[in-house]
Amino acid sequence: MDTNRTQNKIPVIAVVGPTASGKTALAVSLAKALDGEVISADSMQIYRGMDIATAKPTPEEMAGVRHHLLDFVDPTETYSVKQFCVDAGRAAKDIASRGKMVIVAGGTGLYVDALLGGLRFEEEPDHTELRQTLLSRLETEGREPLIRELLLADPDLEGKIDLQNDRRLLRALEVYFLTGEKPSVRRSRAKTGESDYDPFYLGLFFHDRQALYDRISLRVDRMLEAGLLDEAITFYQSPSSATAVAAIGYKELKPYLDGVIPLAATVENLKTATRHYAKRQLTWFGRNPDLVRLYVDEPDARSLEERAFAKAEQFLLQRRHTNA
RNA sequence: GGGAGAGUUCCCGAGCGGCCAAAGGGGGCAGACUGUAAAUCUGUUGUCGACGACUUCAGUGGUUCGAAUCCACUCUCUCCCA
Repeated sequence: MDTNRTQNKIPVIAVVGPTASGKTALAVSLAKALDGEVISADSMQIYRGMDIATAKPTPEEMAGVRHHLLDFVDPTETYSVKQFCVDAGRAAKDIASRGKMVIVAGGTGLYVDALLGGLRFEEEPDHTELRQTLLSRLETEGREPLIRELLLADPDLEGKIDLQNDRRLLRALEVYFLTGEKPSVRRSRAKTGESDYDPFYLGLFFHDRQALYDRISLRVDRMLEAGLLDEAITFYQSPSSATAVAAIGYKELKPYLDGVIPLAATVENLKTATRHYAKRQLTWFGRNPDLVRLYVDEPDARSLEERAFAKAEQFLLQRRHTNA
């Protein structure tokens, strides 16, 4: 048993899964039972004012459990994985230092995995200006010249990134121009595999996809009842960052607010967009070999929390021993 | 009652004699994912004992070597005149 390996690491229970699967409630239950605090790993719940659309946990839902990384960024500001790792790392160490259990809960797979799976982000110059330049180059020159340029500078990148994906293409060029280093080299250096955490991944899944989709539909209806339209109107009254505008919930409603499409149709679009998102999350979390699946729609008399504990039992026992 | 037009694969929508199981989009399904990740991208989507076969383009019957595409009639829908 490699106790040495886990000894210095902070044990973390990660509650992941698609949107509307019940991560928030489960994380709170676990936190209460284990004397823990929750770190939200959600790229949108970080934003202030974006409450209904992001299904940000309410004070009632948090039930006295302390949550971190919620509601602390202004929608005019951009955010990134790198920033998340810094912020979440700080919170985790703070929680652990006070002898509490760290519970990471969220649907942003990249954030969770970057933090717990150990991706190291090195310092690099600001990219905003260069990104603009590259973006306009893409528009005027098209993708091909940029691909050629990138592969000329870094032939090893071929096959490593999706060159059809403009985001990835531009990012790679950005890294190259910003640091003067081959993106492929940087990438391999970032993937250390080493992290400060000893995670137990608990993934919420569904036997029946439709059950998830029904929950999504219901949740969207509730959001509308709770005043999503007003929140969207407010959102569009002031400028917001490139990351904040990506949130599902406002942009789908925009055509209705602009009077272009009837409400019912935009609501359907919103539900569809949410389903697509949920599917991507399922794909992302599903490939994690260390993840333990917890089926929300499992026919089981025990509550979700009870089953979660059963799954986490060994991990929790182990943790108790290492702490003793 | 008269006139004009339309019915295409889950949906929208191209096709208008062979290169059509049928463009494109949507949806579904699957996948990718290293500083925008609730974003972005990829594959797949009639059936089958599948490099071939079989059944599709409202229905029926024709024309033709050959039809989703042409003709006739039938049904349904839209619009215009009554």
